Amino acid sequence: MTASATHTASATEHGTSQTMRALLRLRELILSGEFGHGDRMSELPLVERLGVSRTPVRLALAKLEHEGLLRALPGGGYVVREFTRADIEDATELRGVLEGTAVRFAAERGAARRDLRALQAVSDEIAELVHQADYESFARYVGLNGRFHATLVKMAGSSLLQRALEVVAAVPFASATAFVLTEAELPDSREILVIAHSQHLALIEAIERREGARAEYIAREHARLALTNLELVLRHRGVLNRVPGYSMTTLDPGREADLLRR
Amino acid sequence: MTASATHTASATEHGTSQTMRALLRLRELILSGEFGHGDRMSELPLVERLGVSRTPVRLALAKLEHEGLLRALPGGGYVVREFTRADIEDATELRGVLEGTAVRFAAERGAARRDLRALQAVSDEIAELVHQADYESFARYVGLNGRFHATLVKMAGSSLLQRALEVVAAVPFASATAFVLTEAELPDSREILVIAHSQHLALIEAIERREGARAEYIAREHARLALTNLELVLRHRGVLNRVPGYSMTTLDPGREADLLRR
DNA sequence: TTTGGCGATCTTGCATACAAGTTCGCCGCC
DNA sequence: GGCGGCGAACTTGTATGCAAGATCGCCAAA
Repeated sequence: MTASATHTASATEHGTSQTMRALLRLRELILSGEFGHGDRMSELPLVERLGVSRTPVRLALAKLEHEGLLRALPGGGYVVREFTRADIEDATELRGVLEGTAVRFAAERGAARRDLRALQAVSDEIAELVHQADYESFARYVGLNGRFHATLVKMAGSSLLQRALEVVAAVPFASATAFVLTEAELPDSREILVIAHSQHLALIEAIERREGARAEYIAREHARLALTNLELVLRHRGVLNRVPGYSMTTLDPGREADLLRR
Repeated sequence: MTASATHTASATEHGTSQTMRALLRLRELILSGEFGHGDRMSELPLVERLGVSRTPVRLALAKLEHEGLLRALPGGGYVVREFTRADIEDATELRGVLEGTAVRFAAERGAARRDLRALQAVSDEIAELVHQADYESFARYVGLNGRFHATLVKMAGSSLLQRALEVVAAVPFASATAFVLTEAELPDSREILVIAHSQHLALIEAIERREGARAEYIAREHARLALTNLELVLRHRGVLNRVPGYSMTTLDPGREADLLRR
């Protein structure tokens, strides 16, 4: 394999480009905890590991820096970024602000009947789940919740807003469904789903009635639910390290100080 | 120059990397109107034009796509992005939302005395300018206004918020000082500066008193001033095409419809 | 023992050769 | 005359060679 063989010799041709493969694999490696924050991402070891040449590796690294998972060193090269608890809290608050703007736009500009029906349909499905507490239900909830939020952003009709939200969502633990699957094993977790669902219902109503300000502030509060989740998970050590991206954070369940900080 | 000479032969070594030079030059070319929206940015012609090889050109193009000035084609390659009036209005509104969040953070979390003094100092300098209407004053205003806003964002203390604002500010005509220099030649332009200055003063006061909500909404309204500017400039054709990034927009002063749209 | 300088090695930046995919135009056929 | 297919030119994706720069450790001198 060390010969000048072109990429036609690659084993499991996945259909995508080398750069895309490198990007997906690298993101997976980073989020799975294969690298810790501060670790240098040297190109040659990655070439060996990923089985592609330096060019796509370099392009993938550059993209991951844009995404915010890597940080560029002054003298060249990249390291895995570190996320403090303050970063996560800021990102969550910011997500609330942006999602709030999305639903305000949707309310002020008027929602398409079709979109509202889609929201209602997802919401109805969620309604049946929140009264169950098995793992399967939590897993389904993650998917439905994702669809709900994606629909909301789409309804805002602003590609720039969507981009801004993607920037914010890159922060580990700041996404809307970051903890849901982890919570499945914790007590009181079902109640959070009940609250979230009630906020979803209120959001739909506010958008229907074109109550922009109300929609905006419900969405903000809705995002803050993730902070409650964070605290809940932090109180029950042992589950935290299974959340993707944990290795990039400085959240240390061993240090009580972390719970009191800020 | 066609020989295998390395980049040591480059004429005016500017101290920066080839990639950085390509990035700066490309952004300048795009914003100056050298390329129109939809124009394909092929690598080889750019190699010729910029005097660097494909590798830094490619990296610069990727960065410009991330910035939002270019759009990636499905089959590879990039084209200059198009910005509609709706894009500009959304970006401006979004800038208001994000700057509003910045000043809310600054107010809620408490501002450092030093930062408040800096704001006051810049504000005092601006106060003297707004009563003059010469070009020199407008030019100085642009710099001072930039410092004022940069300080506000810094005071929020969130690097993610800063990143999100950079994404939004990449949209041509959406930045805080996009039109100021152009306005200098227009009537009524001085009044806008007076209004902007009064909003600056109110912002400082709100942050000092830790009135987060008030600060947030002043900042939103402050951003909307740019929309007034946009309409003012659109009403006076002939100055519009001197604003950087004009060629990327579909703002056509010839079509009255543009003034009435949305 | 500590510190400063020097050298080797590792790492990235850049250029370029080559290959694959895409697009466009032309020619032949219907 | 129109349409379809084929081929050539162009464009991007990928790999790799080379050189400059950074980093780190080691050795010598104070």
